[in-house]
Amino acid sequence: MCCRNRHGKRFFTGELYGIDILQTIALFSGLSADQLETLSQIAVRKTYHRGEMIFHEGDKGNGIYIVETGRIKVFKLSMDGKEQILHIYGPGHTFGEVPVFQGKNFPASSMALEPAGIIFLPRDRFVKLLTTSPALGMNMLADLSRRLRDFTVQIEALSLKEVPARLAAYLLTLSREQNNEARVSLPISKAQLSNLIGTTPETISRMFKKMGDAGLIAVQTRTIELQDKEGLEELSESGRL
Amino acid sequence: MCCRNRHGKRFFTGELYGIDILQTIALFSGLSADQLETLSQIAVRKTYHRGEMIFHEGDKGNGIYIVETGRIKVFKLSMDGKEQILHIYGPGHTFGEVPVFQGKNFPASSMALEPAGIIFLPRDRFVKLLTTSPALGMNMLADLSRRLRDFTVQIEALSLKEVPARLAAYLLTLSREQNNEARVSLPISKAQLSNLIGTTPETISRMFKKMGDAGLIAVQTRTIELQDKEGLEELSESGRL
DNA sequence: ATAAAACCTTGATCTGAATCAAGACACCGC
DNA sequence: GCGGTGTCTTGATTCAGATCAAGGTTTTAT
Repeated sequence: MCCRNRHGKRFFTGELYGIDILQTIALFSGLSADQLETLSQIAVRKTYHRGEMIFHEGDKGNGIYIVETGRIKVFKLSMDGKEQILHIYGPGHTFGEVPVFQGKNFPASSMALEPAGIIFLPRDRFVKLLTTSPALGMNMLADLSRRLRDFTVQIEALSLKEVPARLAAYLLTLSREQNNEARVSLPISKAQLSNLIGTTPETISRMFKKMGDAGLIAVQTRTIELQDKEGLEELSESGRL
Repeated sequence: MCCRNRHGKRFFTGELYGIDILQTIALFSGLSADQLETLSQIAVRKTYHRGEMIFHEGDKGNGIYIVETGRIKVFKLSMDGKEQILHIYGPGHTFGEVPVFQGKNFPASSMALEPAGIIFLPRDRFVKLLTTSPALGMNMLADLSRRLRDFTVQIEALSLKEVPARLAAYLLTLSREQNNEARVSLPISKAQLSNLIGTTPETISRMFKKMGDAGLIAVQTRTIELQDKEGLEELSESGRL
């Protein structure tokens, strides 16, 4: 299968991949040209269509994944089919490292939320490079630490905050990610959003309505106007709606 | 302040610390005698009494902490004083690394649950050692990865399982930690336990009763006999009580 | 462009667990 | 042993949010 990526460069699905993308990724900042070259030689590209599984909880993990295009989710499923999303990642983010460093298998599953291009770095050769590059090691430690921090926030939200507070916090985070615009566009469906903040689509719908009635936001399908950031801030700090 | 530790060696609170303890810690396995010596030169010991804070959420983190004796909890508090415990650590465990690798400050607070001896490794010198020792780096990555895994389990429990399932899972984990004995002793109070699994003391009390009535366990104050591990296993997999 | 599939809203009802309020128990120093 | 302090239990009540059900809207793939 032969195609061209958005830079017009030719590539082959599942084959070697150029360094032009790799050097834009935070994890690889500070690496020498040599090291980037080495990485490019071990990188493999894969494409996924919307809804396709990237890996399953319990699978053996054989390398790290990097999102080049599209969005993916990392999630857990309960016995009875309920889903909790742990992360949603877009271009430049890495995922799937836990089994690389800890052995064992994936603690969660991963699926493409839209057509996605993923770069894969096989474990053994990545680890070898890691042991020869303190900068890469420190970047990796920083990356895992950021995720630990994110998880503490998520646990706090699930355990100590109510749904309106979690939703308000999510909207404010979105705004921060989108240049602090008062108008934000939801990057995921409301159904996915409900799985991310640990509730149901019905509840999300009702809360949006209530927040609209309270003058905090105005919802237009997938675009939400944050009319009262102050109020949202207060609500996110465990206020009541 | 001068005293003797349990090995009879003399030490000074807040001063240099011997390598005999350090080499028993998983994080430092595979290190050379030289490197252990370096570590011992930067290690500082501190003692805490029951209930004393080790650090507060939002504080600047300037190094990593290792439990030598006693137990500590890492936790978050909500606006209205409710607590969610993120980890409980005992001898040999490390904590407080997130700010070391990510900059910024502690995402959670830490308190001694009993009189505790803690070894502290200041950030700058620890990081310097890290960049010269691939083994230490890999150990650290493995450690953070294990914690990411633990967090995925905790999030799954909070979001996807009900209180009886979480409690059953906790009891089975305890049993595994205590040689798979059918009789386990609670290492923490029931009030702390309720904060760990994300509920209240009242609910814990009721669930213990229900599980007793169902013939799954028998509770004697702080000792619990797991009478039906099969049944507990099933209950922990999201069964209903 | 169109049909099918996913997604979203709204209302009615149900339920697990929190909260509030007292007592009972257990462990501590004296 | 004894009183006191902190921890645990038990019951009554309340509530946030899940679930069930059904109709309407948007998105996606072809």
